[in-house]
Amino acid sequence: MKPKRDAVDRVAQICSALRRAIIERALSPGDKLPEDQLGESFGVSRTIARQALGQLAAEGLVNLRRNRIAVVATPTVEEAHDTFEIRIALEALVADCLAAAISPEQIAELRRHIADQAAADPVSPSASIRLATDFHVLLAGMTGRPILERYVTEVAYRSGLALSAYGRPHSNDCAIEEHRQIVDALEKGDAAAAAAAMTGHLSAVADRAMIRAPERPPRDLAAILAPFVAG
Amino acid sequence: MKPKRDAVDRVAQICSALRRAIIERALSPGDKLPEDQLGESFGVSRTIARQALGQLAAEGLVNLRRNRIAVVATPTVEEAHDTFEIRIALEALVADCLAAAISPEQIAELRRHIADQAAADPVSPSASIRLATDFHVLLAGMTGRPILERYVTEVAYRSGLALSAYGRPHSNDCAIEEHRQIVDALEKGDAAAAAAAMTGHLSAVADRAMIRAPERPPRDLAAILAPFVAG
DNA sequence: CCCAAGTTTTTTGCATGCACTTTTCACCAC
DNA sequence: GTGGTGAAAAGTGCATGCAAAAAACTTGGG
Repeated sequence: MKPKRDAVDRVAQICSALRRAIIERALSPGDKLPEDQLGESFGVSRTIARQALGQLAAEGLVNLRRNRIAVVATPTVEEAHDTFEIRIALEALVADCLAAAISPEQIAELRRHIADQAAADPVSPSASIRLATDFHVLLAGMTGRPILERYVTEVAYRSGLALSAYGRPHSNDCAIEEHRQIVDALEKGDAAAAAAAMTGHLSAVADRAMIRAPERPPRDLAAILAPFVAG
Repeated sequence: MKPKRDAVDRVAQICSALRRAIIERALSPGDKLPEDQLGESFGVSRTIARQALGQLAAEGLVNLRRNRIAVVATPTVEEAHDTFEIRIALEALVADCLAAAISPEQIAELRRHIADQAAADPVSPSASIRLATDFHVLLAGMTGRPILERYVTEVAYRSGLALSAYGRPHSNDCAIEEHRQIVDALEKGDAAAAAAAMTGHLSAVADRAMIRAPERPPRDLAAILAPFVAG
């Protein structure tokens, strides 16, 4: 049985893996991403790795400079604030859209997701960070509006990177309670309350985070990427 | 002096050229974009053309299917509406941001741009379409917020493609008057009026365009061909 | 020990070649 | 003519090779 190699586009696979690695903070801003190491990790040639880097650069997750090794992007503080403001505008749209049309099944799915998040191991925060981001992506997907979902997803990953650069270690429980409030408002069909809960939540995340400056120990790229290759 | 060969990334150059061609309607939804023809046109290899197509696909301007020739994207009606709603939210942000901080020089630049647009040849609409889009990009750039500028630009090009798919031939003069109103409100520093003018303008553009049914009415081949038979 | 200049190694930028898939077309039976 | 079939053409998917730039390392002088 072939490992259905090219079932999905390999470039897209590498992009997803790297995005996950970035928001889970396995990769930090400034980490180098040499094309051949990337290719080796994922079992592809540099050509493919290079295309993936190009996509991620367009999404703002990677910095490319001519003849230089690609690095995980280091957003400026201004960019971080900008990202959050755009994110608030877009996710307010999501909340507004969903309050009118969300189904009980979707509410149940959201609550299940929040339960998963609450059950995540608080010691190794990577899972809970990912789940927190996925909650927003899940909401965006429920709108059934693919473009909106796309932009919300992109800006959510960008936010994750900004938090990785400027945030404190990630505090989970408060976010969970705020997620619950959003779902509650959606369940009542109260668009204004849902949008308010959403903007309040995102503002709080931004405020809680944007304080500290980071430090970085050196690390081994192949070892970092190993868990993500399978995806 | 060399024609500054690799001054800017060649992939980015090809992307810009194709984006312009698309919003100027030199390329229409469904038009084929074979890699080697593209490469020949721009004097690069397929490798580079391919990367450019990947970028444009990520921006929603091109459709890529495995082993198939790339084509200019054909947005669905839902996508078109979605695009405009997102655009309205983002450009309202722009208006709000600029009303507080715009300089007299910037106002002058905007008025100059509107004058250029008014002077554009109404017979060949490509220039006026491009200038109308550029007005919004120019506004976004004046915020000094690169991420916001990036998303507004992207969504503006997407809108252009949607209009190319569903819009009527492009009516210019009304847009110019609406652009003037936006600048007037910005000059007064009236954020609410500016945002209202902007959302009104974009809604009007969408409404003016999206009236026509996306599906083509069934046509009588003989009737269509009749004028050509005599030839 | 520290630093500068030269040299080797690493890494990117890009074109090209080969395998494979899709499309087109010629051909033939009906 | 019509429809089907197999070969040729066109096109994509991807790895690889080579040139050039950047980074790392060596060496010699102070």
